Amino acid sequence: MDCKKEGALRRGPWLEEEDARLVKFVTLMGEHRWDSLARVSGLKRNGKSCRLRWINYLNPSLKRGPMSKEEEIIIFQLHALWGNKWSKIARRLPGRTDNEIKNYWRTHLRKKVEAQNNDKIIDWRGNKGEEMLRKYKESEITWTRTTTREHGFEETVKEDKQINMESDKETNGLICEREHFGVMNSPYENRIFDWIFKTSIDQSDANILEDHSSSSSDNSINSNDGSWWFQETIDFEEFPCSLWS
DNA sequence: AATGGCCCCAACCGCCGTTTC
DNA sequence: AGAAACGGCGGTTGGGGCCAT
Repeated sequence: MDCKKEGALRRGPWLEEEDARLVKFVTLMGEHRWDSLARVSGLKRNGKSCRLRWINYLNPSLKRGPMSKEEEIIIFQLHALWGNKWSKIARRLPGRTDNEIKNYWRTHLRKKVEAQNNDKIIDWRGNKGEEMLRKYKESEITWTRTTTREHGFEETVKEDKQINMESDKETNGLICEREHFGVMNSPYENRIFDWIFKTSIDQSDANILEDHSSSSSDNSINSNDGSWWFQETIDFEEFPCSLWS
């Protein structure tokens, strides 16, 4: 691609000088037009690489250090709801990037989920593992109870999770159940389900779970259950999670 | 001390949607 | 309206560090 034309483009780990130069030019030019920024700055990197370096490493708003228990819980639960929607999950966690969350999930949480499921991935297609679901539900409720009020969603979380857990088997259909087992969707499946979701629901605050049901005609989850989890806010800064303040 | 295996994470890749011209 | 450029996303990889043997 660009590399062919600009054979001197660097790859691999960033040097300190490159970081310093990138920070300088992002400060000057802002966080957009990455290709031109890369060109103007004289960095031998493509725009994408610059953007990624900034977003995942240099951005001063990034939080450093290990994930807190609370963050872990949030990731765990949001992943159970949304699957591998890392950027979406990242928007709920200030100072954390999608890449970081993705890595964290792969190296930490996934193991926990699998361990919880008796060290085996459940074949959701075979629709087995009733007892696994029950176990997961139990542990899920425990998790929600540890969520602190500090985040401002303790009560709703607890209620919603219970409501959803009770109803997911019959209302949520395969995708939710699979995700609760920690089983990934393929990108194609995700897109198809996203599409179905978008076309079947015209309000952004619709409940995410009900659309996955093939028989969701009238057994949808109560719309006034206050399930903020399922409401993808347009602007995440509006999200009343105090982690962002 | 050497080394092989595993873990972690930064960086890259390919695809797709959006914006710009 | 359509092509090109840009930006964002999720998946994957490579290499450094750690640890057990």
